[in-house]
Amino acid sequence: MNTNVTPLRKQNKRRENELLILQAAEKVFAEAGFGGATMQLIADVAGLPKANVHYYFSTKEALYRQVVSNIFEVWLKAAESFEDASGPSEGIGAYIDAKMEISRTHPAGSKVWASEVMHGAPIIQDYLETALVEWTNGRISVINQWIADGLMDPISPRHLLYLIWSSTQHYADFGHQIQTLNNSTPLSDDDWQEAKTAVKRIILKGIGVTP
Amino acid sequence: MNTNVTPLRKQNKRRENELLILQAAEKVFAEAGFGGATMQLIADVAGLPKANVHYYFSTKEALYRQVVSNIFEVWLKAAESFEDASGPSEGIGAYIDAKMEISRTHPAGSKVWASEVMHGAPIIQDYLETALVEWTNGRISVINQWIADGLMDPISPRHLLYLIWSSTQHYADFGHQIQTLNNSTPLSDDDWQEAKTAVKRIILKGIGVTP
DNA sequence: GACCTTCCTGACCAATCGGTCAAGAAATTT
DNA sequence: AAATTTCTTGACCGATTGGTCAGGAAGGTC
Repeated sequence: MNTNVTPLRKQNKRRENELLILQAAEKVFAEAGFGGATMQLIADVAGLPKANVHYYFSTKEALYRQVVSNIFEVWLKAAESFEDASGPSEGIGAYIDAKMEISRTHPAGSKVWASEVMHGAPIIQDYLETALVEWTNGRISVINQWIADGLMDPISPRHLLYLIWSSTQHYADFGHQIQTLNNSTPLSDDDWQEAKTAVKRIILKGIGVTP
Repeated sequence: MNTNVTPLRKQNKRRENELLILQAAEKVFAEAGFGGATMQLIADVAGLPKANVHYYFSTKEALYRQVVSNIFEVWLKAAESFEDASGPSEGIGAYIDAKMEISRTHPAGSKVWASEVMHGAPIIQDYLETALVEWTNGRISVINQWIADGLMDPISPRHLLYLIWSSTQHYADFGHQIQTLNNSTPLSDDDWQEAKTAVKRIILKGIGVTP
């Protein structure tokens, strides 16, 4: 279903179709996992013949890799809230907010990432070992400085990060379970607000930070 | 690899082989997901011909269902720590301990469960709607009573439970990522102790409970 | 030892998978 | 408008999949 409102011609055709396929692929990979996803289904969701998908992405793995790579970008960008913060209340609070927002607006991406890591990260192990390790160590330094400055309790920064990641991503990865426990109804705006507030309140108070 | 130390004959042969297959299946499903797992691989891991696996479990889905069902049992059993507690410090503390222990000793099961829920729980939706809803509502009542008794802060019990689930299961589901961030080394006993302590400390303090 | 039930397994099958390819349609360049 | 490049697609392929089945082995009962 291509919306030919502005038929950006020529060069942009490639980008247009690649985007179409990537969006379809993210959705299908999230719903079925790498093994369960089929190129045929991705093509159907994208509204293209399968052979056309293969024209843009030679293999299933190449397509998958691009999807995971894009997710990782979004993931890292959300972390910038951490950087410009004056202290843990602002920094960690904003980070939790940002990650909750991603879980709400980008649940498929979160699921693909979770699925990939859960299965041993066979495709993107290099991302983990380089970019993620680097980012994590940087954040640990910041938190340790906050602790040294007496701005928060002496919590293990590493496990604090895991707690933030897990609690926020849970609302995306286990969204189906949460919805089932919510009378099989999607979370409302108020529900999301309550979730955000609860997570932030518990974690911030839990590490000895007063807002 | 059948250890024929005590060749329990006849009737127990069925149980023996079913257990062998279920263990292999849990491992393979955890590593590859439902779609990625193959009956051939499960059979190989179990050390049996594929046709023999099909003798005990007629379809892949039936086998998978049994695996998830077993996990759910373990999962519910860990929750008994909640019941006999006198207050949130003991109850929630013990529950976190129990769930962390499961993440450590039963990571494959946790992954299968996570994978199933993440993909929309196509096989075990009925479990979610009945047993899980029931269990959750019961726990929410207990927590609300604790709040009414002034034993903890007025936190949304629902989101507190999600926080406990996510933070503890994270150590199983994202174990590979955690290991990569731990110099690609499995967590030591001390690491696990530190994780347990950190999670418990942050959550208990975060909800206004003093140990 | 004849009979019956349970268990075991190699060989096989239809369906589906990821991926290929040739032939042509569209779009750009010359 | 010819030539060239890029895009599109139905038909097809070998490999693998979940699942079947017939025929035999093993164990228990009478």
